[in-house]
Amino acid sequence: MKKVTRLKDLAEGLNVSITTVSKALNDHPDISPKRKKEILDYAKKMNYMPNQVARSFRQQKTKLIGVIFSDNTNPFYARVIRGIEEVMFRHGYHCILMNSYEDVERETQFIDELRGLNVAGVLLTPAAGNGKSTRLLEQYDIPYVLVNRYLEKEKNTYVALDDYQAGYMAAKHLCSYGNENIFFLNFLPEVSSSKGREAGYRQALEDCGVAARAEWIIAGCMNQNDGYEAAKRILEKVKPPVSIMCYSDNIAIGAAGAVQERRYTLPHDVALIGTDDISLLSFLSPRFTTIGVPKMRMGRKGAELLIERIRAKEKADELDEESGWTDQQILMEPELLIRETS
Amino acid sequence: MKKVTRLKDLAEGLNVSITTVSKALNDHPDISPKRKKEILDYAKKMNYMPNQVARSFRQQKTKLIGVIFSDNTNPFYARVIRGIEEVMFRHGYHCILMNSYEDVERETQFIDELRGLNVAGVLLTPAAGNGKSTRLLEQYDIPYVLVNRYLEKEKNTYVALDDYQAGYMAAKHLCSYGNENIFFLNFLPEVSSSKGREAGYRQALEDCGVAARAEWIIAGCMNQNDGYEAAKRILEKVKPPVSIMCYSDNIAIGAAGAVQERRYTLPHDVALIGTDDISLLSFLSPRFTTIGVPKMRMGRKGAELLIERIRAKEKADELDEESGWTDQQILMEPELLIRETS
DNA sequence: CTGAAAGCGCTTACAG
DNA sequence: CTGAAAGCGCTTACAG
Repeated sequence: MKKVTRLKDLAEGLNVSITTVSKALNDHPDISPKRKKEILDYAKKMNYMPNQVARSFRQQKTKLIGVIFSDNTNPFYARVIRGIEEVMFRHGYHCILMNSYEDVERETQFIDELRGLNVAGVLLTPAAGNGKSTRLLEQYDIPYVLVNRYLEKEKNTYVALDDYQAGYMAAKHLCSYGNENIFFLNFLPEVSSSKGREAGYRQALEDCGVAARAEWIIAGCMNQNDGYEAAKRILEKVKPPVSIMCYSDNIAIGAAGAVQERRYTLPHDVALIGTDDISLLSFLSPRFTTIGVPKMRMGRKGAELLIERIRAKEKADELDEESGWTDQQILMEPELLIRETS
Repeated sequence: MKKVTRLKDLAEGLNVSITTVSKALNDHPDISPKRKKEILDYAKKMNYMPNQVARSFRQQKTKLIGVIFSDNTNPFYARVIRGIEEVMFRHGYHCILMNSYEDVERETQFIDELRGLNVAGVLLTPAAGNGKSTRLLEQYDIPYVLVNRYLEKEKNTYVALDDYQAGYMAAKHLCSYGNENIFFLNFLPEVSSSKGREAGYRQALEDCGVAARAEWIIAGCMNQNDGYEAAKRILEKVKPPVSIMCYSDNIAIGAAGAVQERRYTLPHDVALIGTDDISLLSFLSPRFTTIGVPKMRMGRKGAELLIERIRAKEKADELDEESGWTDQQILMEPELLIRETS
């Protein structure tokens, strides 16, 4: 049982009051420079490290941030999370990582726990596009920023992709191939990003004079295997050449597996485009054509917005008034990256 | 400024003491069942959530765990982290995610911060194999478990891969190709996993009657690009067929890129084997031959060991004696996964 | 410029 | 079985 240096120990060691030591350590103005230096030196010598739990308790606020995404293993979210961690670290915050696996129950439980932990704020992609989580956060008065998805276009603060553009670009690119069938392996249809991309896809087809067919859109693809299964079924029914647009690179990988299994070639038999620009796929042959998304920047921007929002709330709390925060909705620009699969 | 229900509010609402409410909520034995039910119901009704900061402060311990790896974006660590998060969540702990980027300074700073946060324990892969971090953890008396690397074979508690076996299996497999040159693109040579794999590699060559040459081992490969550069240089000097063993799949991907750039084919011109079994690579053609590593299990096991160790310490602290923890060293079995690149 | 004192929300040893 | 009281390590409003 080691014992840790406390403010009290420093105070006793220097024969000053705890108050004075605290002030010196916190850059409080009314303290003589000489005293201050003396105290700082001694603190360093004693390897003093303030007890953040005590401080958080006293100040009724922590430097902890809840970071809730569906799965840290997903290369897309991995990069977003890295961007968040980077910014939060720089500002003295710490990230509590939580995987929701798109499970609303789990997500709301996380939020309850985060409330207990008194976190300063939360970054999240609401699982399956549910509004329960934001309602809870609202109710608990916890600042939050949505990342990669929103619930309503004009509501809340979020940073997302311009999904309409992304879907439009991708579909337009596929149209240029002139294949009769242009499929879209979509994610959960209730989610904003799925909706946006589908809208873009439809508009692009229309602009190209192609009448979209209902069976072209296959919703509910969550991972590689779903992409594989969906593409497999497509290739059983439809003769190549065929075009396939995927909600994510993960899905596109699965689809590519089905294509290769049938001994079809990319892009000749199947013109394939993914989304996300997962780094692995730009190295390997065939290098995947995809929509580039600034994943780290999305994470960083989300983190920065959250910090702003936290500061606004802290200021408001001090003055005991309503936080003057005005929601900000930010869309990031996608980028068409034409490589080898279409 | 919402206000949160406290123990005091419950006590006042029910006209009992704070002590009684606290006991009811914490399953303390001496409390009448009737009272207890009454209090629990009321707490639920009031949506009471204990203030963990206050509780942590009082008990001088938190349910926070520091999780320090080089980069959450690395598919290998992403899976390890997922395994950790899973177990920790189930036991009521929360993970603070920190990326060290193999930077010792950054890592020691993290540990200082974690001490301030009073974390219950730390899981880490010591950056670049440094011993400074464990020394600090020791000094601060913070329970920790090393993951994927150790400092000394018989010291500390860790869960790692049987790297010797992994290196041996991979090299032995390559030997079966009979190519004259058998390269090994290694990671940082000061790290235990690099050493173990190199030893296995050397032994395998010896067992196969191949005299290892110094220039075959290229150390310091950290990422895809390093793998690419190293393989490129190899292919400039050496005529195929050639064999290349890689410390990671990430490095193997880079190497594969260099192979493809030269219009060589796998495994005909270059027999390639990676390590880690990154899921993407089992889907795409050529499907990578690799060494399978139980990444999630490694994370889970590390988390379980840490929890055990934390419990041992808590018990010891209560009794005010030394923790009876005996270090455990666990090695996980690698698995040779022969697919298409060798 | 310095310091005594209150108090953040809990748990727990102790008295009844 | 119930409750009054101390105290965890800090910060901060206040008095001097």
